[in-house]
Amino acid sequence: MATNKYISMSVIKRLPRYYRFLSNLKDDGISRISSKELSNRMGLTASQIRQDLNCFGGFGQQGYGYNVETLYEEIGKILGVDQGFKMILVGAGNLGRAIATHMSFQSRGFELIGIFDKNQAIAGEMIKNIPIRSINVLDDFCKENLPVVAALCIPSSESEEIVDQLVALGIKGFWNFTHFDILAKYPDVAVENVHLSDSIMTLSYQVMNTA
Amino acid sequence: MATNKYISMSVIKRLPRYYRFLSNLKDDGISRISSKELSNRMGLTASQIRQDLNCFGGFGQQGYGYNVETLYEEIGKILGVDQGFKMILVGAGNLGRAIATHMSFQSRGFELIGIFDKNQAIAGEMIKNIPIRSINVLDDFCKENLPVVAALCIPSSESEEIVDQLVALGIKGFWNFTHFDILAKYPDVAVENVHLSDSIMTLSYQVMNTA
DNA sequence: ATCATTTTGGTAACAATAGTTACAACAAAA
DNA sequence: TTTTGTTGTAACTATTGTTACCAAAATGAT
Repeated sequence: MATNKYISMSVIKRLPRYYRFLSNLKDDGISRISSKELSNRMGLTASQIRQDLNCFGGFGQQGYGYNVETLYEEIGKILGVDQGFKMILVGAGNLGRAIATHMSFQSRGFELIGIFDKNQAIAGEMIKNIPIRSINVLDDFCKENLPVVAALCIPSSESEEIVDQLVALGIKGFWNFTHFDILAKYPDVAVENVHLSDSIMTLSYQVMNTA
Repeated sequence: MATNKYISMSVIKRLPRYYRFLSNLKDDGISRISSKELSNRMGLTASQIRQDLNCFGGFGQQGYGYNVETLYEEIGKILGVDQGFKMILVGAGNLGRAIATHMSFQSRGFELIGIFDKNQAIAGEMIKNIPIRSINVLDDFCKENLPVVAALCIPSSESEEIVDQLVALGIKGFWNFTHFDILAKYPDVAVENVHLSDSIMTLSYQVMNTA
């Protein structure tokens, strides 16, 4: 049990994948699994799995392996799927709407409580039982409802201003779909980037350079 | 000039970001930049920039720096933004539609030539001047038009079957938005994963554990 | 023009991080 | 018991990133 030490981002990034595989194992009615068997299924080394899990405590048992249900729940706790962080979404264009409707926020630790767009014409439209609000009421809404996290699906040009505004309103994390890089300007704000354009360009490189 | 040596994925993943910053510099009318100045703007070390760029050749000049326009074009070539790889999109739900309408495929090295969905009811609908086709005609379409890359926006449960089918049809790369992990089953097929659920869970962890 | 000075990229040596191999300790099964 | 299976962890290796330095080019003074 070594909960206080620093955990590298490499480890954190692997946790959701473990969580996913454990969920599948559960669905398949498998109640125990060894690091070796899991490593076969996931395509990585058994040792890495053991080392990753040991960052958070000894969840396994020698000669037995890991209890699927327990491990699933433990990783869920580590990732905070039970936190229900209040989230707002800014930008209700194609991508914003898709994110709002497509994602299962609740099972990932979030609760979507508001959607905002600068386009007055679409204000009032409902997405997943949440009305699109004008960006003009963002301030008031945040002061009243205290969201913790914001998903950004707006053009890059508007990003910096909105980020400043939201940080001032107490936002502690961004799910950033814009091209804008939220830099170390705000050291105690978490940022998770989803740069789709970067991703597709990486694919292009890979296609060119794969045997 | 060392073009033949292996380039690590860490370097490749940074290239689109360089490309983005260089594009901004160009727009701002800046024609030359030193690794030091660029490192300031990007929040990384000057040395890393020089080392990264040197993987592909000596684009800079001592005492001068890098020519923005030239470097932009060179990185573009490395990433293959001029390749125009034929791409199809499978799954025209919320996410698939958003990807199709939101992304600028052309400027990233791709050309979207077909959209497919298993739902017969939406067949014929147009997205970006491309008709949604039934998944039943996927085989014929691919044999005739020879797409190279496929974007997957379908449920995980259907992924494995579709992947097998597409690989058999000659697809060399996947832009994978599903939960399904395309494993090393096909070693000469490139895969770029966009696991949105994994991403949002990572954010949850970060929000909990950021000072 | 020329020469010293400053700037800067390229590269090698070094350091830090991440991942693998190896094994002792323990639990389960026979 | 003894044997087998499996974890947790230490030692080792590989990869990635940083520091340090040299040579080339630009700049500025004479």
